[in-house]
Amino acid sequence: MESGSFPPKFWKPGAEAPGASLAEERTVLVDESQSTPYVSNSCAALSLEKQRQRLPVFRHRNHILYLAEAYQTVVIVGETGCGKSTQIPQYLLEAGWAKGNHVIAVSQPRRVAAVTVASRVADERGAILGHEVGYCVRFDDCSDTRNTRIKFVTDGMLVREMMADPLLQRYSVIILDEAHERTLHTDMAIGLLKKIQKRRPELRLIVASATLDAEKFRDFFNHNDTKDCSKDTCAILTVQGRTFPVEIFYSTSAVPDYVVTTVETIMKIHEHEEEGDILAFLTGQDEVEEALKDVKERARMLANQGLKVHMRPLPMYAALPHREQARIFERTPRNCRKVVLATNIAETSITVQGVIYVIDCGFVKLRAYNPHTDIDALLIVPASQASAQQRAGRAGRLRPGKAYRLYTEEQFEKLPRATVPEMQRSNLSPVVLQLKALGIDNPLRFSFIAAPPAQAMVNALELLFALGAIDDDCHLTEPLGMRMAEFPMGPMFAKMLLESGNFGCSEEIATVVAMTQIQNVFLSPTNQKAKAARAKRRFAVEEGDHLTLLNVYEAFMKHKKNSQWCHENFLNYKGLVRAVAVREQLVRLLTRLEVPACSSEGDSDAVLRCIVAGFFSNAAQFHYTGNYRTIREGYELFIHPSSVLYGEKPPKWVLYSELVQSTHHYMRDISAVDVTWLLELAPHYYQQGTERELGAKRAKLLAQ
DNA sequence: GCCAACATA
Repeated sequence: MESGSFPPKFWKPGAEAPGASLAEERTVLVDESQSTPYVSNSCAALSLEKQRQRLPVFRHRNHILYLAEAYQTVVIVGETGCGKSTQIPQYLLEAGWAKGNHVIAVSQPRRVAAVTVASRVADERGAILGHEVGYCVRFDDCSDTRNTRIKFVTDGMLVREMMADPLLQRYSVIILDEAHERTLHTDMAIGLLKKIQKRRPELRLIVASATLDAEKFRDFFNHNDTKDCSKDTCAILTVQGRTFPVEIFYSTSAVPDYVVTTVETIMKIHEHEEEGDILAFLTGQDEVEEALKDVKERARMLANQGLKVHMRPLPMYAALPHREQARIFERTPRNCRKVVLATNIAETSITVQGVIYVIDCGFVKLRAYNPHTDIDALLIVPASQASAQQRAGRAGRLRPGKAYRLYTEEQFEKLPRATVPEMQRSNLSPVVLQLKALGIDNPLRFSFIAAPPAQAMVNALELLFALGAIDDDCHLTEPLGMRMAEFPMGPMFAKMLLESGNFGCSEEIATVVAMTQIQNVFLSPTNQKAKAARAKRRFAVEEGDHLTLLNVYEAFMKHKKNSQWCHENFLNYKGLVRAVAVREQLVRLLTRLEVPACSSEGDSDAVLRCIVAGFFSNAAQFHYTGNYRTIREGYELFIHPSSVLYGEKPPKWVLYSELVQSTHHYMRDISAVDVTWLLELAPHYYQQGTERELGAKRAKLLAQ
């Protein structure tokens, strides 16, 4: 079928042909970090050296090396597929940047990317992973202090490393890959690296970013205060990608219900377009399941009518059991079209092979922190232009593709150019604690590339003060505050862990904390919801979710970490394995910080009291209206339906470790507590704080 | 009756 003839009425192609001024938007590549080492058979026949030379970035090799000599910072706009992530570190190595025991670091937002790119580079160099080329991510250090010259790390790990080596002396070059994603850790690293550059002018920084942010990064890292460009310390270089064009189709009118239209568009493509898999972006699990059900139904009808080409609709989202996630990677028979209905997980984290058609609903579900209420919300908001471009690019991997946007071109023009950086929509208490530990005494004056709301900073300082991590003068306390910063989790969890020795239950608390770090412990497959709920109830205890999680962990260990047992009990096996690793790490840390290893031997009050010691500020009281109220502000809170306390006799007082606003303010991970514990364990928080005193405290924090 | 996606010696 000819391009542009689909479907005659509903869609119109964009005004300009691909390759014109909008080429940048129309021609997008897949994320190279996700690509398999050997792209096609014809490539496999080539020597590794030839393959390397064929990459678009190769033409810029000398220029890149020149810029790295001449400028402290180089911003590389590397379109996906140009080979930047794998090649630039090697160019630098070959040019001698790793001499004298120096290391070239490449930092990625995601673990998988760090590991896969590292192994690709090791392959290219004929090296064993972990020797000359290695990686270091949480729970998995595959590097060698003496021999590793190129080290791939996650952004979080890079920030962590600064705690031990504040000037990152081991490194001669740091490459921040995918910097345009603007994760919390990337933004922290950006600000911290700017500070390091002042002390270490010889350190080189390479920021790999999308077009949109290049100038922002350049201006941020340019230490030249004069108008004389020859004194610039930062330069931009653009490297074209290698890709197939993706033709964009916009809706001709506003779409009232994008789930319905997604289904219709899938069916139209399936009936009228040539073979090729479809990837549709929706915002959440519910939408994916709803659309999936409709697509399946309509596919059955078509099959009954005798349509020869079959369809295999598949869901994809993070909470999906691993076995079902894996189905999107299975090959389909020749006359069968794969249709993947996915959340944003398919935008960066997972690449579905063989996608030719992309459907973009134009929305995304984001976490947004409200600094005025101090509450996180999960909101469905319009996606950004950058996000739309990334989604469309998912169609251009195999051959020229098509992207159907379920919004008009006018609507597209009005979308924000980029997603708001995570730093500006997060609770900052972990960030502030970590910055303090890294010697940033006044986080309000930290050189953020995008400053967060001042109120968010104030809230963070207030919480840290209430937990005893900072003192009246906003200085990190010794040893408590410093120790809290060592934990790879939020300050409330850290406080709870550090107190656990005093409550005689460090064993249990380590388990509870590890378990709360796992998402989707309990699985609930769409067709076995009731069965899954019954399985969950077998672990539930009246004390609430924290002790229920403790039960699950102990049962998992009792059954020798058996995956079949998890499957039978609707438990997330991979998550539990991760909980074991998290717990081991926490126990090591507790030992180092001399918190005694001890068990409360089944005394649940000890564990609950210890939870109060960390989470006292997250308390809520049952209200006669049938839900809960926060103590200070009186917000109306609800028990999340995933809690074991949901639908049970409501305890008078509860503590929660997470509060998320969606259709209501929902508390998740809840425990029943005794109100006297609150007064006893957090008197400074519950007995002294009149509104006036608190206001004064706030003002003092703001003045810092 | 609800569950974007990542990440931390």
